[in-house]
Amino acid sequence: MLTAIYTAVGELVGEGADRISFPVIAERAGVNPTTLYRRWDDVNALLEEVAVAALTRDGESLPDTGSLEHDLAQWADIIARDITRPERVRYLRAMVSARVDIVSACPVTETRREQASKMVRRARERGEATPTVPQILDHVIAPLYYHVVFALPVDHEYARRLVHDVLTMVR
Amino acid sequence: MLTAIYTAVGELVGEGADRISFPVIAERAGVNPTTLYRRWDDVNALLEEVAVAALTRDGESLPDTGSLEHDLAQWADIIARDITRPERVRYLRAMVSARVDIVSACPVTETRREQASKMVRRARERGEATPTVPQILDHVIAPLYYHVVFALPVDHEYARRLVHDVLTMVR
DNA sequence: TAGCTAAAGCAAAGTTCATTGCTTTTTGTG
DNA sequence: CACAAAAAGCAATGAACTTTGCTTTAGCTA
Repeated sequence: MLTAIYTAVGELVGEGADRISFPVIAERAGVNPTTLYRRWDDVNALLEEVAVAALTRDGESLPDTGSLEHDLAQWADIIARDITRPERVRYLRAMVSARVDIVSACPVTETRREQASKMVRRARERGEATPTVPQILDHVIAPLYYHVVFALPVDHEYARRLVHDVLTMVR
Repeated sequence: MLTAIYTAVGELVGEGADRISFPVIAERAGVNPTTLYRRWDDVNALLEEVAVAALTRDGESLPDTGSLEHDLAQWADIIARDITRPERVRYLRAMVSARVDIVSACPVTETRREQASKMVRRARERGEATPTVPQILDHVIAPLYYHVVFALPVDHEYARRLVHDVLTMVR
């Protein structure tokens, strides 16, 4: 039931369907539209629910190359490739247009913060000088996501440049 | 005519109207819905047009303090205060959800790029070492907008920190 | 199992949206 | 001024969305 609905939403978002409404989702999921109308306030609410589930599921293993520079480079590249996938873009946009209060406990940012923390901690234990975790979030993560949601180009070179920049902040 | 439409959209967005459709906008503007349907492809297109007009209208005079550090600090602060206003946030969100196609360049970013270019040029003419314009966009503008659209906190201190960070990139 | 409760389905009705052909008004120019 | 082109209004039509009351099914407990 709920799985079928999530799957339907995922498929529609993935296909880039121009029209994602309760009736459309319901038909795809093989359920009655009324069910959706009764459970969620509007389409965005459902969309965001699915988006959070999809965006926080980190199948990615965190890089551990032995140097923060390479860790960050690989990590930024993984993220860049991930969030530029069409369905990820749509999910991110859905999250943005969704309600403010729910997003504020932004699970996506939290995941990134934890990952950055882990890499920085390992680097410091190795005796490396590192930028701070907030710096990494502000100067690597933020520009990547900013580019995606505002439809600006994101590629390998860009991710690499951001990592290079943040590493110059090490004092 | 066109002014009335823009005004109507502005009011609706400002009020946080849950339902912004052509018929609704038309009624508010005192025009016929057909006019809207014929002129714009869909509501998002109109919404983005108004958003761009509102977001790029720079009544702000560009800081010119005699040092890039202070110019950037004031500039970042002006932007931070501006884009955290509720109606600005709504416009930004509207732009994000409207921007489905990767084709067009983001006018908001363009404005910021021009402003950054001007400040950097002046600084270089004074003989100051400066970060690059893309660096300023990536490490000051991007984090600010990212925080706004993902409902993360933005304040004076944050803007100041970003400017400080980007200035450490000067080689 | 019987019975109670919550969830899902069904169907009908109302509302809003979106499209289209045609008429009217405005605008700009010879 | 007059006329042609563009823009806006009007009205009718169909489609899609939303809501609602009621029925049916599923799940759970005594």
